[in-house]
Amino acid sequence: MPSESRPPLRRSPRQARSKEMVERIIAAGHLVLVERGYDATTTNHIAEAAGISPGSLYQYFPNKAAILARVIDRYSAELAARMSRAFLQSLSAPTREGVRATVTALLDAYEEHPDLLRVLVEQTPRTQNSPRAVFARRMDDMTTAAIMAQPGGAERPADTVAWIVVRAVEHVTISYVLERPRLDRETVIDELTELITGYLNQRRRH
Amino acid sequence: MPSESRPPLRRSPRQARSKEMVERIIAAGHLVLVERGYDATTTNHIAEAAGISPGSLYQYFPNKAAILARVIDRYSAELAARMSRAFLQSLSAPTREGVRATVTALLDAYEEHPDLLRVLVEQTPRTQNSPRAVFARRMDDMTTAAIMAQPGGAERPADTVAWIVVRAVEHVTISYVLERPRLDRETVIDELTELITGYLNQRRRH
Amino acid sequence: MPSESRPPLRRSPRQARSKEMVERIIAAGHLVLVERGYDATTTNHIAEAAGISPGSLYQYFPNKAAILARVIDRYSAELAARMSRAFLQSLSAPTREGVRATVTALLDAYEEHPDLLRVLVEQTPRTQNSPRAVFARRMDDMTTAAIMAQPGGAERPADTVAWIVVRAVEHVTISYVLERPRLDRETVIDELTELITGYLNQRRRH
Amino acid sequence: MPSESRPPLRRSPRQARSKEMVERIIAAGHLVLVERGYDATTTNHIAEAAGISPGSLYQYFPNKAAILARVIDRYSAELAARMSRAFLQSLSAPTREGVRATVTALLDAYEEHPDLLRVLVEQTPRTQNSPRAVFARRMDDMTTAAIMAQPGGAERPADTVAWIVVRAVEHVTISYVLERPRLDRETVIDELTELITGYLNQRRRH
DNA sequence: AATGAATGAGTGTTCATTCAT
DNA sequence: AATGAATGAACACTCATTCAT
Repeated sequence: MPSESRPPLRRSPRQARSKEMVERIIAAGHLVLVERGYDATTTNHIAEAAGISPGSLYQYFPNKAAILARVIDRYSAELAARMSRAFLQSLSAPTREGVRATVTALLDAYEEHPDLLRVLVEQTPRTQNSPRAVFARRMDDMTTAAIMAQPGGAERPADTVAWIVVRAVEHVTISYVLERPRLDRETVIDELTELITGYLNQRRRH
Repeated sequence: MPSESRPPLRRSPRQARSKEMVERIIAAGHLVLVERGYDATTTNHIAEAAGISPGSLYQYFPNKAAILARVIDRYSAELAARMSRAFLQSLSAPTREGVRATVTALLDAYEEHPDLLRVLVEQTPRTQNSPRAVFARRMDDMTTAAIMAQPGGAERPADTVAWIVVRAVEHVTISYVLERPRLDRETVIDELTELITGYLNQRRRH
Repeated sequence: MPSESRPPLRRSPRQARSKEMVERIIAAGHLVLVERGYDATTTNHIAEAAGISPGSLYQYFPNKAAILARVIDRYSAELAARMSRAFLQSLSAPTREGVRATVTALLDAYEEHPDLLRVLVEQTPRTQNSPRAVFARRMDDMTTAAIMAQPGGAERPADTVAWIVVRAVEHVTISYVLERPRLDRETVIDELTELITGYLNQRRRH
Repeated sequence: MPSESRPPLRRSPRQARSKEMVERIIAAGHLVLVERGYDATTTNHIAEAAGISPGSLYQYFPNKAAILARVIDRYSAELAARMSRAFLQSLSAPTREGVRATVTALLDAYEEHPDLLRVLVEQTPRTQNSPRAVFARRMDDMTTAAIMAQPGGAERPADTVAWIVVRAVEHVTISYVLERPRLDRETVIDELTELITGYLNQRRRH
């Protein structure tokens, strides 16, 4: 411990410390959440995993739900960021390749943290503004944009088509990651690509 | 039913009473589950909703989990039965009409109890033998059979195709019921029919 | 079932039936008490073991404690009766042989139902009028009489001597039955006989 | 004690507080145990008697049984310590005086907490390693040693003699404390001394 | 007399949250 | 800011007893 107490140099270090603490708590929450599940996760467990006292938790979060919400939110945000990049990259590719790339990106993203995905899918209520709903809506938007960017994409109500496509792909990929069926990863990607392109082409033919 | 021994005669009303009681508890469990969610549901709440004492619950069920499991199981069983009938009826129709009828049946089934569907989807862990997983597997089987019954259906690995189709349709319909998007019911059915038939036809073309 | 309902011939059969029921309940109580211990014994267990309904228990006993009290009482009474006979028989014998015979009789009596003895000793409060205290007092009386019947027995306060002797012998024999130490039965009897006769003789010498 | 590190300094008061709390809970447990008996003692009663909340109990003890076990264990340990000292002191005295001193010490010890003694004797099962059985075995050992220390003490199997003596004296003294018979304390001590010395002398004469 | 379903107060225990230090 | 002991309402579940049948 150097010179005793340097008077308020700037708030920066304090804020940095605070941010660091929040990070630590979220990381601990992630850990415990994944190991014990939503309900079995207690604030004491989180505090212990974070190496702080239960009381300190409440300096940074108003209650237990807020901690776990942040864990989930952060995960959702990461998923969204990844998918945002993926869409951007695939936008220039022809339909089939673009679809394939996007589906692959989603599968990759989900496979990063299957355990958190499970908690997100199975143990968090999906209200209007739940992270999962928000993520889905962002996917809707990006998919709508991608459809409209394709030649002939605007013929049909792109938002409806996107809504269908997003939910179909979301659940097939999630099921693949969580159910671990006896299917090749490649096969799943192939089939999903078929499913989507078949749908999009057929629509265009109408 | 012969008349020989009184015990059966005696037990009959008793069994009826008992069955009635079990029904009442399941109904109360359903009610509370839907109103408060899985974790906030307490045995005392269920007892109160059933108009009985907490102790009586334990005459019919070994513990809280068993009560809620019965509520969920019964709901899943009903869904499965409905879908079983729907598949049977649509088997004779041409592909597009069959798909449409089945999708409609699934939507109908889900719309019967959206609140229970929400609990089932959002609050029950989806393990290997969870009701939801079991239901999905039954859908897989029925869909596989339906695909193979179509002319040219056996060309491709029907179980893989079925696995994809079931999860895609399952989630789109569930999302429609739970998210209540601004979409016509008819539109959703139309689009889903397109999605599936497009997929099936494209596959056959390969 | 013969002639329908013979009007009150006499109360005898009814009383006999009632007594039989009481017996059955006591026997069931004994069984359960010994198998599960005092606290783990429930009225439902007793009723089941007796082959009757829990409600019927209350036709014959006011509450659970009364049932178990009767089980214990009956056992104590049996012990007392055995010891009464033993004392009578040994009264004519010379001191050493009389003591030995009585000690042996007590050991025999305790070894008849070691499980009930354990419950009696370890799980029933020993109040002023508990069966165990009552039994001890009867033993006091019989021992006092035996001492006074011996030549020179009246020299000392026989009741005090009896009080000491009874408690010493009671506990050594009970400990032998319940603790099962690595000691010959014969050795225990020999030593107890020594203990008592040594005491009685020494007293007389004073 | 140097000043180098604060943790020990800090922890000291914490540990003291914790120890104090444990003491308070044990004291409360003692109180309630003695007033209500083992089974009627509830954790809530103990908490109330200790002036703390039920939850706090579990910061210091894993469950109810552990609390009461500590009450009993502590009492047994105290008894054992007292008797250990008594034996040591009486070892040098001639037999009669030694016996008398030891018997007196035991009576003193039991009379310190007659109410706890009652619970220990009447409401705790006496299994192989119950506090009471452990105490008895320690008394066996000390008595065996005392016998062998006397001239001519090794002539007979000292452990058998000790086993008999310990149980005889244990129960006579306990009965005196719990039954409160109309006997002088001095008389009981005199008679017990007679009983034991008579036995020991007679043995030696064989 | 007999039943056994129903009762409900009471149990041991947990854990999100608070607050004196 | 940080602590962690303390809180206490709430939980799932039990069982001696009652009473409508």
